[in-house]
Amino acid sequence: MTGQVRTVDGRVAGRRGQETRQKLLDCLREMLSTSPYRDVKVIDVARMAGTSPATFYQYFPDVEGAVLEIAEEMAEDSVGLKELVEGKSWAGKTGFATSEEVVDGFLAFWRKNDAILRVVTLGAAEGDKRFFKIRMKVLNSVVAPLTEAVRNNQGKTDKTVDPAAIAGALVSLLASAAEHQKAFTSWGVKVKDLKPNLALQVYLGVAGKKPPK
Amino acid sequence: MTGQVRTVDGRVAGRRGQETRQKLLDCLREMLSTSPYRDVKVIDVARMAGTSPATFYQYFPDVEGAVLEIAEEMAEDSVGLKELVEGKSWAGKTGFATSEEVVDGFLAFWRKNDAILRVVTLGAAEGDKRFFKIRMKVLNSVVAPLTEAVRNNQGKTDKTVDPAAIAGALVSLLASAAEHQKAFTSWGVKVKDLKPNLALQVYLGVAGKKPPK
DNA sequence: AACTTGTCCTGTCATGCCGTCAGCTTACCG
DNA sequence: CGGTAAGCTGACGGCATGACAGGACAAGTT
Repeated sequence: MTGQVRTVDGRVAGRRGQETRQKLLDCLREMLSTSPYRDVKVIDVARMAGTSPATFYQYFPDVEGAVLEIAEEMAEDSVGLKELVEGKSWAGKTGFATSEEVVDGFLAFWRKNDAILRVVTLGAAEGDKRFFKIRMKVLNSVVAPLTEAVRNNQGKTDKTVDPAAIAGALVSLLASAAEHQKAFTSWGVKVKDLKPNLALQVYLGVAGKKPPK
Repeated sequence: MTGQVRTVDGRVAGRRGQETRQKLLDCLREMLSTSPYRDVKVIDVARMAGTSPATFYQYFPDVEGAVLEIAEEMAEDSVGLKELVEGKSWAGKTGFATSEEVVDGFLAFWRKNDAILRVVTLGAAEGDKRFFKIRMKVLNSVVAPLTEAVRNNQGKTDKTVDPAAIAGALVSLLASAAEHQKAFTSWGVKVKDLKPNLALQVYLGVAGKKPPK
């Protein structure tokens, strides 16, 4: 399927090698969530994994290369987010419940992977195609089905709105809110109130009208 | 006012020193917009400025310290964004025009400072208080007056919406759209269509109803 | 013009991380 | 038990960091 795991110099990795490799990835993950990306050093990751820097370079070209690995794994996970939207009803109260579940699921996913997503977001913003692609995969798992939902609801009544633009904007908003939740609390929005408010925005965007009380 | 400019070791900088300092900041700015943040090195900045690394360390503790300087300057600039919203009308067609101007002005500002804002965004997401504060200053210059606008329009008719949450969400969306404009084009949203769509969202959020055709 | 003073810059150095390689150790297999 | 490939690391040259002391420079003083 994905081909064999290979070292930088072309050897195929066996059981033990894969374990080491994985340990390095795990430690890098940990490292990313505790120190600024700029300060993550190969030597620290290696030390934490109880191995030497030379070993790190056997499996990854550099820190960025290893980060991409982690990011790709996460992007693979993200396809599960599709199910938050696909085949769900947007009518009346059920619709609002759908909206709440989308917000909840998306925020939870982002929170769980916040460290790696920060780096992906940075890389994408800096114009790195590999990171951009990964970020799109994550966002698309929600944007794609959500675009359909918009098209099937308010989209057909109002020709002036672009379903893709609406869906994209909503998911961008969710991503931003997840990454910078503290900003909202600093604006006086209670943590408990954030999700309902986001859910409201999503419902409004999809259904084109206020939810039933 | 802001006190005298001082070197790291406490000397006050004179005319020549300030020039060198400024040149270093300019080169750092340039550097940030051409290479990934992680790869920006003191030695490169110094070389570009036609001076030595030691000189850089006379004026800044490290790269981050210099970046903060640039960011603070930009945050100072950002207060001008207030005028995009303050005292503007949100009624009917004029209201939609206001909305368009907000979007336009905000995107232009972000675009102009995108390199430094990327780093600020990263720092804030990583939990660095200094970057967080700077980011809030920039966003607040729009969020604060926009919150008022929301309160004065749809806020008074519908008690369930939190004006701060709406305004914060809208500005978060604008920031996200500015930083990742390419994502929208990849969703099939034409560059020309992005601004009108964002303006629509802003108008909807503030006025609570669709704009007049 | 020589001197003084304080600013400004850089050569140099110790330290530490990067990235590579040769070579040693370990595991597996016939 | 010997061969073979995988796995790991010590060691090394190279480069960035960050500190310091001393030299260059500008501007005023005598």
